[in-house]
Formats: sequence, structure tokens, C-alpha cells
Amino acid sequence: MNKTDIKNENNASIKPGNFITEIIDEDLKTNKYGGKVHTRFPPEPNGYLHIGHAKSICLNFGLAETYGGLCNLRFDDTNPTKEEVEYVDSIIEDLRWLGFDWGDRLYFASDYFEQLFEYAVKLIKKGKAYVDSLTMEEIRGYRGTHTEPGKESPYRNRSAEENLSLFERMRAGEFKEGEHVLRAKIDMSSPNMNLRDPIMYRIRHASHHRTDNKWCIYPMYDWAHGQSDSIEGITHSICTLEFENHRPLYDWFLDELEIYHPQQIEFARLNLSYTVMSKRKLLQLVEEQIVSGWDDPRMPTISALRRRGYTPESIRLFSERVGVAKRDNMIDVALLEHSIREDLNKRAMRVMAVLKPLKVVIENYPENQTEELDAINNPEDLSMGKRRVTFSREIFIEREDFLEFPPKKFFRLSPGTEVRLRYAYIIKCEKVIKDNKTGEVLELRCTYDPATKSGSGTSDKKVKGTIHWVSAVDAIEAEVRLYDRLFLVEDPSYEKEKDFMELINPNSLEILDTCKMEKSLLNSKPGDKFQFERLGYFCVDTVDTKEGKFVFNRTVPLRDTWAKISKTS
RNA sequence: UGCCCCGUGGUGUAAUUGGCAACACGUCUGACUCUGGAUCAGAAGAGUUCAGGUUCGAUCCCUGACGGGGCAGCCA
Repeated sequence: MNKTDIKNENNASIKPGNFITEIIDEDLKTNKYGGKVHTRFPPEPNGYLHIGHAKSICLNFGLAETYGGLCNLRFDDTNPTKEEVEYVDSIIEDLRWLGFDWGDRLYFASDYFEQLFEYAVKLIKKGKAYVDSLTMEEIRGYRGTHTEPGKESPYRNRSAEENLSLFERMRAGEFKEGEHVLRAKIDMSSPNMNLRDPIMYRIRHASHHRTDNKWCIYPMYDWAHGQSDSIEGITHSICTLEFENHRPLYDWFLDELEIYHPQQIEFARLNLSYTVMSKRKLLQLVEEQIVSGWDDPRMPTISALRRRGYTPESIRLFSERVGVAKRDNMIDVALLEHSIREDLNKRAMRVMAVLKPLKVVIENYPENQTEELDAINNPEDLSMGKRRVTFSREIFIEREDFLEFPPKKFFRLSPGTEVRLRYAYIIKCEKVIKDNKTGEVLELRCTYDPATKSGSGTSDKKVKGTIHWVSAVDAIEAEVRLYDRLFLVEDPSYEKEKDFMELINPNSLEILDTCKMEKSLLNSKPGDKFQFERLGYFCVDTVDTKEGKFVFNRTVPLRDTWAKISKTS
């Protein structure tokens, strides 16, 4: 099966091809792997997954799905000093949440430690690997530079017997960390640094999250990765560009071992504007408490996006849209935002909430009277039905929806003008009550036109604006958190002069704790998503929402044409 | 200074493998609207980094320059 066949079978699900599908199509045509496509996603459990990983996940699992193959989940857990179970748990949770399934193919590189050891013995016997006893500093010195070739270690020509014995003793724990390493014997003058006798094993007297204290020698990435791919029968081992120079080494090991040989293919990792993607930097943000944790909604991690209200569908859609290629890229965060708006527009229940309330008293509306008005849950999907909202003499409107001295094209409320209250009546602003000292607007006095009740058809009065509101009699109070980009510049890592920590947006979080919401929200549960009409998409926070205290996260604001107009004029 | 990879509208990705560049996001108009949302209609914006070469014809092939990225962890 190739791209063309997929098109024929289902026109609706054609995915754009890329250089990787081209390679696979070619391999299928030449029957390189017996018609098989088998990929893997190989995270190191040393941090949380982020949106860049999502691209890789969608690519690997997506390719398997597209070609009717399989994709394994394999933890690349070869460095016990940096890896933790907390991370493997979070990674599995995120992958499941994104909607991917690896069946019973959950693997760990540490599962292969014994096999890897045997492979190493094979190379030693073949004279292709040796135990080096230089210090770390000496090894660095012997490696040479980009322009000068390296020098061979004096230990390079130990006999196979001596190497074997030393390697066994390394495993047995007879040496201290740093005393010896196992190296591949390749070429100290190779222009490719990775081929200058790369280290295969180092001694670490550390307990591993899976193998505990069974091992005190641990394989390096290059030694573990290709062989793990081989053991699992991976056909296309897809990784990011920085491993391109490692491919000759990947191939060398497999060729010398004479075992099944998958092919490594490199693509450009995802970069998102106004954020950072390196795990080291994200960890720093967490440790220095710039954010509340890996799942702080401002983070680009999967857990943060989930908490912020992103859906798995929107992230998968985004991952499709960013494409796959080899050139460095910087994806506009607007594309991510577009993806979630598009998804939520179709599915999110609409509701009214006032973030920065301004009290309005409707003077000609009877005291103690209330009425229930029909409101549509989602104009994009009428099957979602209707709900009732309470209308009363006292309501709250958004402070921003009133301007005492309105500029041109301001369609909202101002002294003497009329505006429609969504699903209710048209009101007119009669009086502005202000604080004598500060001049702050405290309250509005309005009148309503009973003939303009929503849906009654008893008035053909037209107004330019419609605003949202919440009745004061049964409004529920809630906290709302508004998020903005975490960094002030598009590419915080690009700035040469400044450290990325100096480029943090000091206003990336705004907490509003006097928000008023319609009573229907009382039934909402953590994780529920809504569109607050005219404001944006919000979700009930899963961490800080407690019995009797609602906390909402703004996932993304609605497109705001007025903001653009008012900004430019 | 060495090696490897990459250069297509503001951003990202395409171009049936050599037939004068398409799609998405963004931007800007207009229509519609009881969300200044959504939707609909439309517009602007690249001659494919540059210079040679091959060819009837080059985004695509070749050469060179320029630009960007990666590589000197006992990290992955």
C-alpha cells in the first residue's frame, strides 16, 4: 500500500505526503522490509513530553497507522542519573490521552541490557571495541577538534582477552566511576566526531528505575539505540536532525554486528514561537518556580496544554498541519491557537460569564422579579439544546463593554445609547454612577425595553451591539486565570546577548477573582470546556478547583476584531 | 579552519519527479450575524538565496558563492 492507494480508498483522509512517506513508498515498492512498516517512539524519561514530542508521536504512530504497520513505545532509559519513574508515568499518560495505542509493545532499552552486553562482547572479540583507561579529561584531549584529527589512546591495542576480562570486571563492579569505559574502535581521525572511537559503556554506580542495582555499567545512546531498533524489528527509525551525524555510527554498529538493520531517518524538530522547547530549559522554569510545575498552563508540555483546555484532537490536527521536512522551522503559535478554536467552536457549550464585572441596575424592571430566558447551548450544533438563564433587575456586564466616552465604531454601551443583552432585552444607559474622588465608574443605571425580549418578535428595533451579562441574583463567583505567551520574543533561544530567562513575559498570568458566571456552570466538573460568549474558550481547572471554589483557565481567547480596530485607531 | 544537513510569500508545507508556483495559518476588504465569534465571498503577498551551466524549457539536475543549522558529554 502506498500513498496513492490510500487516496483511492478514502479520499477524506488523505494526508499530505512528505519526504519520509516518499522513502517508505520507495521501500515498499522495492520490498526492502518485506512490505512492513514498523516505527517507534523512543522518549527518554527525564522530563515531560511537550508539543514538539507530539509532532514526533503523531508522525511515528501516524505513519504506522497509514501504512497498516505498528509503532512501539520504547523508553530510552540508559542514564539512571537523570531518569525517574515519575517521567515514565507522565509520558504514558500523555500518550494515552493523545489517543495512541501501542498494544503490548511497551519496551525499555533497559530490557535489552543483557543482549547489549553480549553484542559488546562480540565486538570486543572481533577487535572492534576496547576498554580505555584514560580519564575523562584525557579522552577529551585525545579526541581532537573539528579541524585537528584525534590521537589514538595508548590502551587502544589491548588484546581481546584483556579487553574481555576488563569489561567483565567493569560489569562486576570492580572499578570506580570513570576508571574505564568501553569504546568502539573506529577511526580517531574521522572528520565525523562520532566516529572517533565513541564510548559505548560508562561505569555508573547508580540504581536504575527498572533494573535497580543489577548493573553498574550503562550503554550510551548510540550504542543502545540502533541495537534496540534492530531487536524490535523497526523498519524506519525516525529521529530529529541533530542525530544526522550519528547515522554513520548507527550503521557501523549494525554492520559490524551483522544483525538486522533498520534505517534512521532524520526530520526537523518543531519550534513554536514565544516559547522554549528544550527539556533542560523547561526543567529550569519548573525548578526556579517561574511556573507552578510541568503542567502549568503556560508551558508547552502536553500535560500543560491538557490542563489549559486543549483537546487531543486539536493537538493531532496541529501536528498534521505543521508538516514534516528537514529545514529548521518556527511555527507561529497562532496555528496552534487556530487548531484549538476550530475544534472547540464545534463542540464547546456556550455560556455567559463576566470577567471584570460592572453592576447594572435596570430601573424600570420590577424589584424582586426574575424570569428565565432561553439560551442556545451551541449555535454550531443545535442538537446540544438550550438552557435557561436568569434575568433580574440587577445584572453584571463586562467593564470593557461600557465606555463613558466612546470612540467611533464602538458598538457597546455608553451614556444614552442602547445595546442588546444577549438572549434578553435591549437596554439603554441612563445614568453613570461614579466615585467622586477617583472618577471610577461604580454602577450603571439603565432602562430596558420590554418589547425587545429575545425571540418574541414584538419589536423590530435594531442595535449595533450585543453584550453578555450575568444576573446578580444567582451568579456564581469564580476565579479565572488568563494566560499570555511565556516569553516576550518569538525565539527566546535565538537571542545571543540575553539568556532566555531574561526574556520571560512578566505578565503571562493574570488572575481575576471576582468573576461572575451564570448558574448553569454550577454543575460543571474539572476539565469541562466552555466558550464564554464573546470572550474565549475556558475550562475548569483540574488542579485548583475545589468544592465551592471554581477556577477556570482561559484556553484561548476568541478572535477579537474590535481589539484590532481600537488598537490601530 | 574540518565534516554533515538545509535555503520556495510574514510563517509552515506542496508542486504529478524537468512543463512558468498550490494549500494552510496570518494579514486586509466586503457580506451576514442577538457572540465585533463562527460562516461566506474576495484581495494583497513569492517568480523559488545569488551567479553560472545542462536543456526547447529548471523550484526540481550540475558547479560555485552566500546565508542558516548541527557536531569536540563518560547526555539523549
